Amino acid sequence: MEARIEKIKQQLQSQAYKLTPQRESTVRVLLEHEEAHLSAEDVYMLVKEKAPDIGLATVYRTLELLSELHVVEKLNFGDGVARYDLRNENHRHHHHHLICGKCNSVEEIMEDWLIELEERLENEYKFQVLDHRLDFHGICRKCRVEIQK
Amino acid sequence: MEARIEKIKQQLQSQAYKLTPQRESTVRVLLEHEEAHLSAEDVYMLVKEKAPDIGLATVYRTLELLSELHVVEKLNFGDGVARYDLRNENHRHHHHHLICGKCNSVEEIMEDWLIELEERLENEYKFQVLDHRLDFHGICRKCRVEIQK
DNA sequence: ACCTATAATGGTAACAAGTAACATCATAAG
DNA sequence: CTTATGATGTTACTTGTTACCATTATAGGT
Repeated sequence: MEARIEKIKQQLQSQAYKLTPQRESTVRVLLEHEEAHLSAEDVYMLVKEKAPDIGLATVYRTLELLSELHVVEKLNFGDGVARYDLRNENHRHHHHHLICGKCNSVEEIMEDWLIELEERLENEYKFQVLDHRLDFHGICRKCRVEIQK
Repeated sequence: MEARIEKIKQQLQSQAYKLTPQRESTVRVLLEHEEAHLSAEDVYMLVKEKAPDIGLATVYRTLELLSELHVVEKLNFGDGVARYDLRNENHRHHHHHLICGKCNSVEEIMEDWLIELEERLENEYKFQVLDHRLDFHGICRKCRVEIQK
């Protein structure tokens, strides 16, 4: 935990940004809720518990900053709210989502299946891939079992 | 053109919806701007040219309706605006996007590269895929040439 | 230590996309 | 020709996010 905070601190400082108490509280919330796909509002509520004086705008600014530094990934599942995920080592930016239309759960697939495709894009389309996003919409295992009952 | 309108009319009627003049104008705009990834506001402006009396809410309602009937596909590129694409035969729902971070252009790739992956999801994860979404973010050929200058 | 420039913050107003409410108009069935 | 229902246009509203601005914290230079 502390090691990861330290690392993020260095990432910030390398771009001349400071790890202020507010930013640290925000990062801690993200660390404590990995894989949770928190919205900005969610993060705000959680940070408020520890640092009640923080302002909503600061949370938005921090998330935006961390997003630019690629510390978090800003996701959008089409429901009108941006969600923010920490990018750790195992779980870089290359993962995919299984979004269930019944229960709205989001499962993550950690493998990166698109390496070959990205090479093809470079060669055939001359498109330089910086990032990608792959979401599958459908029905998850649990809901399929439910339906069969 | 007229044939496609007729087909959409039947799709609507099969669910007891009518192809009102406003809906027809909206569909015509979509037909005339295929591949354009229009936002609701874009559609509204374009429909206004032909049918100045149409209301914004009607356009939203129509796009929503067409989306439910799978006549159009509602897309979200993460910029906070929903975009609407007609689904024609060639161009079902399986296509991918190359989104350029410099010029914000969106190119489409018509091939479906994910058939094998969807089979793996069915088998290994027991996830029933109904739809998917694959976007690549990066720098397009044109902008790469610009940068080299 | 003391200025001073700059960064960061909190509160709030503003914004924009989308939705809900509601009165009016159109239409199809009896 | 009436009546129930569908569809529309206007407008007010909601919600996520950003812009603004006065205040506070911080780091360097003297």
